[in-house]
Amino acid sequence: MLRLYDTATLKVRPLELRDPNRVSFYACGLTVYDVPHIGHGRGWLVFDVLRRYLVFSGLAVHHVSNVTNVDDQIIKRAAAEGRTEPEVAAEFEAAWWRDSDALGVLRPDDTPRATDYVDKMIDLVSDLLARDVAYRTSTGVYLDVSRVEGYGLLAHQPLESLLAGARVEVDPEKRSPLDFALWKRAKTGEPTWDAPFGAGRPGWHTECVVMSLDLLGEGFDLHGGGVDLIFPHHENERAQAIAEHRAFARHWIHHGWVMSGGAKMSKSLHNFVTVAEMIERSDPRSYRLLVLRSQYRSQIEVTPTSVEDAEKGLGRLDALARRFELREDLALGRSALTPSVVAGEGLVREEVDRFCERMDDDLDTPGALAGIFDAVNRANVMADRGEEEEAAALARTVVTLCGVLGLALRADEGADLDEAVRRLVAERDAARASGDYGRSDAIRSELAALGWTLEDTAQGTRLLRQHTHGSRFTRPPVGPC
RNA sequence: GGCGGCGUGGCCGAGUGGUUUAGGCAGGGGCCUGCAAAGCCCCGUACGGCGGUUCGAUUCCGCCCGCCGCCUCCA
Repeated sequence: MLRLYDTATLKVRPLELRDPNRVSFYACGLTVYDVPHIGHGRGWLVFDVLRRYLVFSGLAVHHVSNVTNVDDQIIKRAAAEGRTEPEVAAEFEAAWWRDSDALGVLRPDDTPRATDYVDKMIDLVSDLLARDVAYRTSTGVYLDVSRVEGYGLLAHQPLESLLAGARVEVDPEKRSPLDFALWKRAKTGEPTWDAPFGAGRPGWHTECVVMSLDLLGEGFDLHGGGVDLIFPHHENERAQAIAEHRAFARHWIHHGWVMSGGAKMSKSLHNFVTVAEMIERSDPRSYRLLVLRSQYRSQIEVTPTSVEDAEKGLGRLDALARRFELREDLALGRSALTPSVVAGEGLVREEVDRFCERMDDDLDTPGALAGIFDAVNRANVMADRGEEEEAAALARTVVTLCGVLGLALRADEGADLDEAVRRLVAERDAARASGDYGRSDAIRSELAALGWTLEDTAQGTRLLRQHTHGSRFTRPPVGPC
């Protein structure tokens, strides 16, 4: 059974499910006011792998991720560009799906938009007012955090020390600087909704409580996001649920930052690389491999070198698929993640067990990958020795386990071979057969210029598309642009 | 000020109280190959500093140094 670090207890503990066969998982999504950067990408990849692994373990997963499409930043951008808020939101929501698709991330089962839940949010705010845990001021409705049992659970700080460190600007109408807006009173020119407590728009922390409980129900299993969301966002979501006496997430998962030049990647520091830039410069699978080479809770530094490193590693995996010509297995590996392999015996069984053991330990993807690379080596050794069957079984296992990690290996590029390339290969084969190596090498250079690498093997000539252009990752992801 | 985390061989990155080791990349040597590519074999002997516990610590404890994050919108 999967054991995960739980932010609420600061310990790795078994993921105890509400329903033993089904995982309900809510991951905070994006505020759609700009294009996603590779920090967002890391979050998608981490949760994508979590999800694929749960499915591989035989569990059904209900994955929800929200779209925050009403927010200060969106309003600001729309105003600056003379567009409407829905236009801005739609543009960047589309960018989200485009980029996450390109990274091979499975889409969530539900992607609720905040604006579709305003009525339910109004109900919640009304109820919190009725319970007297919220109060009105001239600027909106606030939750009185002093009325919430155990506020500070996720921050791991008592109310007093949170107050001591608070850097929030002082609002004399608020009872405490920590009280947060459930509802922001309407300002001219901003999107507003009518409500019994005054026209306005919802505060950010309210949408996620409402949507998670609505779609996943009380006491859902797992709630996650980046570490920055622990406080105040998740703390405040939880506060509202507690104030309502409704059971909230059973387990909390948070992933670490992507760093750049030793600092957290962020819009304000201008040290970010967008997902689009990343996948334009290198095989999108490289970034996935790069991310998985570190444990999800640690900070990772992304540099041109680390990207190249990952590209090389990926090349090694693809080479295995090529050597064993596992095209059909590859196709299978993408869709059928469940345990046909698990039923295997001997070597295969050991390999899968080792993989699962590591993944069960708080998603130790670096360890799981070490096992995979080790299997790559052993498969090659066996094949060199002529133990074809065992070698192939192991290689297939590698392909399947990579599939669980969302890494679709490639045996070749047969599909995009055009006629000219085919002819050059045939011509070169003929030249080699007749011992005309000068001609043969000239053709190889020609193909290289077209982006193809050749492998002469006993089974014939293999072509390999060059995906490695880490060197083109030239803009240092450091410092102001 | 409070809280959380980190410091491992050229780089990235796991792990562990003591026999033999993560793994990847890079580098050197060799095998294979017409030459390559892919693959294989061999080579580095590392755990921030100072103390302590211990027969023995990189791994446990304390202190120190350095780094990062959160406490504000943020993945």
